[in-house]
Formats: sequence, structure tokens, C-alpha cells
Amino acid sequence: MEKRETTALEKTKTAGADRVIEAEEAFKDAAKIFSVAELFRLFGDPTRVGIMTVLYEKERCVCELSELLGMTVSAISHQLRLLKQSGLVSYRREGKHLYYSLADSHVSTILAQGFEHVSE
Amino acid sequence: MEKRETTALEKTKTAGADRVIEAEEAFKDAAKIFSVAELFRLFGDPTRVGIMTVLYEKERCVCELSELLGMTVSAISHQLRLLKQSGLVSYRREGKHLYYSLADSHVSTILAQGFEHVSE
DNA sequence: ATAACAATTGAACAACTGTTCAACTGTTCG
DNA sequence: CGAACAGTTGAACAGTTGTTCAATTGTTAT
Repeated sequence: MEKRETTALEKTKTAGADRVIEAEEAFKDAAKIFSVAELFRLFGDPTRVGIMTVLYEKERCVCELSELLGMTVSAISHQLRLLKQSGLVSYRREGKHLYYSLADSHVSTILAQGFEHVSE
Repeated sequence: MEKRETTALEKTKTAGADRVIEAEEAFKDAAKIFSVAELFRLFGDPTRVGIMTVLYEKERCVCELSELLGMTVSAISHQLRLLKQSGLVSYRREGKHLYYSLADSHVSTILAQGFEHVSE
């Protein structure tokens, strides 16, 4: 995968006055491809999809997610960390409980699109 | 991840006359979650996103994809096999060349949504 | 037929991923 | 305080993934 940068670089060899601009564009494109892949990678695991599907309806604390998905609190928490780090979910504390929810409507939209696709 | 089926099963313990229907729904939901994750998993790799991004513009043969993405023909071919198996790309032969293209507009839509999200 | 090019395939390997387990932090309430 | 509950964290482990390399198939043209 390291060669994509090389490819972006190779575009700088194009003849013309706006070589630099082309190079910047190529780098931006390459960077975007990685970002897009990274975004979808987070949607690419059943546990995380399960979590986000549950949160689609309403916010939930970790122990609720754990029970609803039939997985350990630890497993859920590890996945929530990834989703949190990428800004796909947010949370608020209420006493002992941390209530998680989908970060924005974009996340819901992507998730819905996925369900739509698999439902043909 | 095997426990999700168990969870689906657990819903069959709900009291009521339509226990069976609920069970079927739960199983369908569980199955859909796996399908959605599987779909997004294919969008979750930079090589595959790169391929689909190139194909978004127009159809390309393997050697063109190889050159445009700066990767070996073999690496591209391996990833195309996955995309082909999942019905995300299709292809036609023209002489020695196999021209690949995105399978349907749904694939383009999901891809575009990804780019839209990372562009804020 | 055979040479040349396009692409696929399988085995091997390193890198990564997700779950488990145990130890830990943070909060509430007696 | 200290017990109980909610959640996080890190190490460890098995399973999966993506690329490489070499061998192979398929097509065209000489």
C-alpha cells in the first residue's frame, strides 16, 4: 500500500506549468482514499455495526449494549473506543453510566445506506 | 461474534403469541448486521477504495488499474476477485484485456458518501 | 506451434484485528 | 471509609488480511 504515495509523486513528472498543483491534488486524492477506507473499515465489523445499529434507535449505556448484543462489556468497550476515536459516536455521563449515541446524522446515513444495499 | 445468534435466540423467550415471528425477525436482523458489516469491510481497504475510485470515472483493465494505483497486477487482481465475488464490480473481455467497472449505481453512491463524509 | 502479453491463482509470510482475561479507574451510596 | 457497580485498559492469543512471488491460464499475432 505504500506505493500509492509513489504514484501520487509520479504525477509530478507530468509536463506543464502547473506541476506543483497537480502534485498537491494527487496527494490530496491519495490521502482521501486512505481516509475513506479508514472510515468504511470502522463500519466493516459486525460488532461495531451492531453497536451503531442499536444506537441508531436511541442512546444506550455500555451495559445495555452488552446485553442487547450478547457480548462482554469489555469487548463492547474496546469497540466503542475505536468508534469514539474516529468521531463516529459521542457519549455523556449520567451517574455511573456512560450513554453513547451516534455522533451525527452522517453516520446514520451511511449505516442506513448499508442496510438498504443488503436489502436489495 | 458467535454470541449474536444466541442473542437473537434469546428474543424467542419473549412472552406472547407471536414468539416465532419475533425469532425470525431477530435472526433476520442478526443476519443483516453481518451482511452490512461484510459490505463495508470491502470498502474498508485503501487498495479496493482506490480501485473503485478509479472505476467511478470509467471502466479500466487490470493493467491500467495497476499503473494508475502503482501496484502490481497480482495485488490488483486479488482485490478485484473479492470485489467481483461480492458483486461490487463486473467485467467484460475485449481481446487480451478484461475491463472492470462498478457493478451498479449503489456502489457509486456508497463510495461517494464516503468521500463526502471525509470532506466534512 | 510458439512467442508475447494480460490476467488469475495458490502458497507463504508478515502485519493487523477482535476477543478474552485480569487489573484498574471512576462514581454512588451506605 | 469501603463495598458495589459501571466502564476502561493492556497484554496475550488466535484468527484474518493483504502483498509478494512463482507458476499457470487465456488470448492474440507471427
